[in-house]
Amino acid sequence: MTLFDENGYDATTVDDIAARAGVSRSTFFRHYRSKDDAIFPDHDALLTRIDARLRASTAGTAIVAITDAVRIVLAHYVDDAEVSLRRYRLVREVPALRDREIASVARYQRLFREFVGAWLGDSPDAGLRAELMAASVVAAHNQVLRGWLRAGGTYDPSGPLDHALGYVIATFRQLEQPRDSEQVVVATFSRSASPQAVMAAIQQHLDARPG
Amino acid sequence: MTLFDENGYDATTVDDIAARAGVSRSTFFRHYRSKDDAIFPDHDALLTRIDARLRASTAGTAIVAITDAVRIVLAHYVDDAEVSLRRYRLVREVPALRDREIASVARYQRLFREFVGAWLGDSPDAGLRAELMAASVVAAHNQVLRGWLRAGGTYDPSGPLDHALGYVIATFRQLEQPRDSEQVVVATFSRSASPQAVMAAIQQHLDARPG
DNA sequence: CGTACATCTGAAACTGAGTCTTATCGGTTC
DNA sequence: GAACCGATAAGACTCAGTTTCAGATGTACG
Repeated sequence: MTLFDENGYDATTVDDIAARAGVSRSTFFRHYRSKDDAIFPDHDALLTRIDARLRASTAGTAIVAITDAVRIVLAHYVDDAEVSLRRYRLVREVPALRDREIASVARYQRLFREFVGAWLGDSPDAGLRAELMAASVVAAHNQVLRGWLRAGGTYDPSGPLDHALGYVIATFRQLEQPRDSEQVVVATFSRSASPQAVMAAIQQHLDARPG
Repeated sequence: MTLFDENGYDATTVDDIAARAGVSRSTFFRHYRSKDDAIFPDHDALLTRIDARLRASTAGTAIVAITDAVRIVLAHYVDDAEVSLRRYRLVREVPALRDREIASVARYQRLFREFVGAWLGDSPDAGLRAELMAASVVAAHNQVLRGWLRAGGTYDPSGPLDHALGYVIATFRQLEQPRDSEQVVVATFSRSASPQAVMAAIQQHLDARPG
């Protein structure tokens, strides 16, 4: 990282890195698959954790699992704020790294898509909905993460994340359920009923609605 | 493409390609920025077209612009079905190309995000909503395109695309408007009013709602 | 017709990432 | 002490991508 900051990413060779680390080039490549891999060393492990978290859930707890999984990813960045910020500044500058990061994000999205797809089963449009939900969940995470990184990691992004995820979940939940406008409620009351009694009756009816 | 099919992507060197094309290595690199670029030669041009289409729109016609733009992209694949299918089979096999494609898609998503962001202005959650809409639009396109490619390009994907985009638009439109349950309509009628008159009055009220 | 200029092309050297092969060192087991 | 195993090192090798120089082709102008 220090070398990259000093000389730029492209101008820093693997030999330079190895020399600074006091090891040989061979050893560098035994530890990291590639030059970029040294910058994103733990994506694989995190991906495995996310996969495990999702697999540990059943259809009934799908939303909790998704929320949890996204929280895990964000926490992973926040827990290492210093590294995350440094990497963010670097990735923003170097197109090759940006592409690499995007490819990583796509792998998370794929996990979510497969999970949601299995969750939705063979309901109509399941494929489309799985794709959309996965994309939305990942996009929500990225939006919150980017905001936090741009601000220099100066606040706790848990609130914004929950807000964003709530937004996503509301979006899809809403779509799954018929709009209230498609329901018709007809109520009749005695003319002599008190306003309180009318309100109580209406409230009771609303509370009894499914969903 | 033929060489890639015969020997695999990695095993085919740029020298091989140049030799087969009857040009020198230099000439190859003058035409294509890189080896992958020979497989995705017109992404840049398409990206420019999409950008132009979006810029040509105003806030009032944003949804039409987005729909149009996505249709342009899909049409670009469908018009060259043979090439698209061949490339699809190749990209599916070679991780490096998959990553490259994902990075390209991210560029479209970025265009949409900026456009939607400008469209939404500084309304609350504009950043989040722009991110989500862009991700959803791109995801919808990809889902339709992948289905078409997997089926060997044997049908016209316009219908599925419109369906998917309709789903996306409905999702967000719904979210933009307050749910009917949050509106309270209190109506009083003369006891002597006919059912028809009551219905007409209600209908008139519903029609007058904003949105 | 000849000259100046721009564009396209080719040849070849060069850098650097990533692979692979071989050798050495340190520690462990029997 | 011998056999073995993991980590490291050294160095050759392939190939993508860059750069530099040189030749070829076409074009405008005097």
